[in-house]
Amino acid sequence: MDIREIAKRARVSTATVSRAINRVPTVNPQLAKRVWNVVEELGYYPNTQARALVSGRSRIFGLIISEITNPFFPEIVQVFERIAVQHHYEILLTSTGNDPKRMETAVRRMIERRVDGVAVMTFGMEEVLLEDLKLRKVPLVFADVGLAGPHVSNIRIDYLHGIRQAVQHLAALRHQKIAFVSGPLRLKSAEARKQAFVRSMKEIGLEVDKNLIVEGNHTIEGGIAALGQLLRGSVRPTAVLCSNDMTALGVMRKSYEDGISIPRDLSVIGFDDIHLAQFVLPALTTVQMSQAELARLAFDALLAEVESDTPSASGKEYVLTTHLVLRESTHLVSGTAKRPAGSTKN
Amino acid sequence: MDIREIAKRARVSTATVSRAINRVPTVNPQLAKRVWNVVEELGYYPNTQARALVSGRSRIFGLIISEITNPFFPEIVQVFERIAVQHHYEILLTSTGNDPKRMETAVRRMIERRVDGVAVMTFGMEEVLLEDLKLRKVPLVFADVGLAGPHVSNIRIDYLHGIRQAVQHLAALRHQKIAFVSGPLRLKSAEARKQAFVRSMKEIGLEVDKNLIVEGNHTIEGGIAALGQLLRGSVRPTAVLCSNDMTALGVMRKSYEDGISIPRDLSVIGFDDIHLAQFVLPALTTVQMSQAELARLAFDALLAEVESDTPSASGKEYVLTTHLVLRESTHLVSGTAKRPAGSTKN
DNA sequence: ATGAAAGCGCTAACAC
DNA sequence: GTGTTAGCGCTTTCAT
Repeated sequence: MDIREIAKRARVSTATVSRAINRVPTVNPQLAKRVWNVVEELGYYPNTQARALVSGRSRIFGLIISEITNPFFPEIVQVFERIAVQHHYEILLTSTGNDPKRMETAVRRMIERRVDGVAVMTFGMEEVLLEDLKLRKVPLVFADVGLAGPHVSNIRIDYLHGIRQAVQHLAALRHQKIAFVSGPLRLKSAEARKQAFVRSMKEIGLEVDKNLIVEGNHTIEGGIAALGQLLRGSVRPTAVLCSNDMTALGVMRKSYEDGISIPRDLSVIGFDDIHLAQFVLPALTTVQMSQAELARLAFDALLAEVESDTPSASGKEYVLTTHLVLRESTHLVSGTAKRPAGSTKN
Repeated sequence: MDIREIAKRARVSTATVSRAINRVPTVNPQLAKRVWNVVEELGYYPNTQARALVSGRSRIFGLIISEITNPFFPEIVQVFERIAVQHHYEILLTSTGNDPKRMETAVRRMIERRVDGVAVMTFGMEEVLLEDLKLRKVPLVFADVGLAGPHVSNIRIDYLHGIRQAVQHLAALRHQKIAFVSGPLRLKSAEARKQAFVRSMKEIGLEVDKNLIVEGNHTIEGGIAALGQLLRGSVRPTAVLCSNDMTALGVMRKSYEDGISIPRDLSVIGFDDIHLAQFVLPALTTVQMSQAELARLAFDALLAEVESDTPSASGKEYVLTTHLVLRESTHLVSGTAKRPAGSTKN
């Protein structure tokens, strides 16, 4: 069943069918009606591939994320998809696991399917691999990486704002031995969060102890390992700030295993504010970076670029800010004084 | 840059380019080499839409899931995607939130994009809405719903096996007041899990108290509400079996808020075994339903259907079994005896 | 083994 | 306002 079939049955030309379906205003309402009747009756749906072929627009946006099993990302995917569908776009999703190989594959897939734009939500992974896309002038939007340029927009994330709030919150609770568990430092975003931490500490005259900064990998397992490392160190932190919520969950888990009570013995702050954060035990105090807003900004940036007439419009720069949300996982450091000596395993 | 461009530069016809690219064995290696050189040099990627148009195959599989923000599903998506890419397929993902409206939209999108098959991982939601797909003879694979038929395969899930293990485990721990928090009962799978619970209880002569069966909605919030309802009831359960892990997390959260200690005061068992389950506090004992295996079965079923030559092959029936994995969230019921009266808020 | 050409389903000139 | 037709980029007969 194709457009010719519809044309025949509605006793009009294929051009008229096309116009009717695309709601071209000049078409006679009578005919349009006739066309739509046949369309409904036969359950006809235009072939998107044919449309794409002739129009040169696939109405597909690529969405590259780090890791779909990190709950931060599904929330992005969800709102990105919702908005995309509203605009009659589909999304080509790919989760790279921060693996350059898979990133390359992803780029190839995007090009083969002729996506109209790509949102790169990997927070700083190997933009070099995206050269191919740039070459083909595919509109791009990055979270948190590099500058905007021709066809490429950038969502700058204000890490400092939220992280400064977190550090000051901890300081207000009289913490001084504050540890930081970073993400994989080859990610620009992980490095940026760490810098924001260091700066926030120095601003208020708190010592930044190198031994209290350890590298995680944005997974629960990484958080567990990181706290293990911290606990083996000579100086024992009273608070831990984490580069993302999954890391914080790992820290919480490891504390539990070692009989360290949160927040009494150790304050923990996460980063991202995944939905789950409010339900863990204790509820996680964390720095929010709105997934919904991020997704919306990314989609809007792409759409703006696609619909812009001025061909060489250089992409825009957007800003997403972060802020602390207080819950149950932090506590006055003096609380440790109440802990009977030897109540933990080390 | 298109196939003609390649043909010109390699001094062959477009047909030869097409053959070379598709590795048709009869083509002269010399020419093939020449073609590939040009292809590499120019970074040429065939246009998938054009291919799809002429071949009648889009190499896209639809994947319909309930809720991408439920961690159970990202794990399915991840392996489904991985396998799909290996087979040069893309995936059209849609998360319906169990909303019939969005299910309808999803079906329309799938048809418009001419997907080669659809995996329906919604566990029992409104198959009626998929009639349109069936009509068009699009291969379908369901988890846990209905029978296999022409072009439709089914992955039957053996809920009873795992749930029986869970109930017997609880019984062995001397629990008798065992509550069950179901999923939304309009989902066939939720109903099936509940039935498996009831049957498992009866099998071993345990009383099934209607007041101890409450309906949740497979979310954390639902779990919180469900335990609230249970706690308000006249008979107090010593163990709760949940229809999925998110519900169990809600039950754990609510227990925490009300000062009920898990597992000492209340044993909790989940269902699904999401990755997170092993890391929550305490680690969740749960019934595993392998996401990886489910995704693989679904993909294989679709692929088998697509590649089958016999046009009216009636789909196959697959089975996925479930089993209990023991962790930290259950305890001997006698533990409650040690709980000082009034140590909880009610 | 290779090439010429038809045609997949649709849109957009262009002609009327 | 509507119809005729070329052509989007590719695959695949059908000749040679």
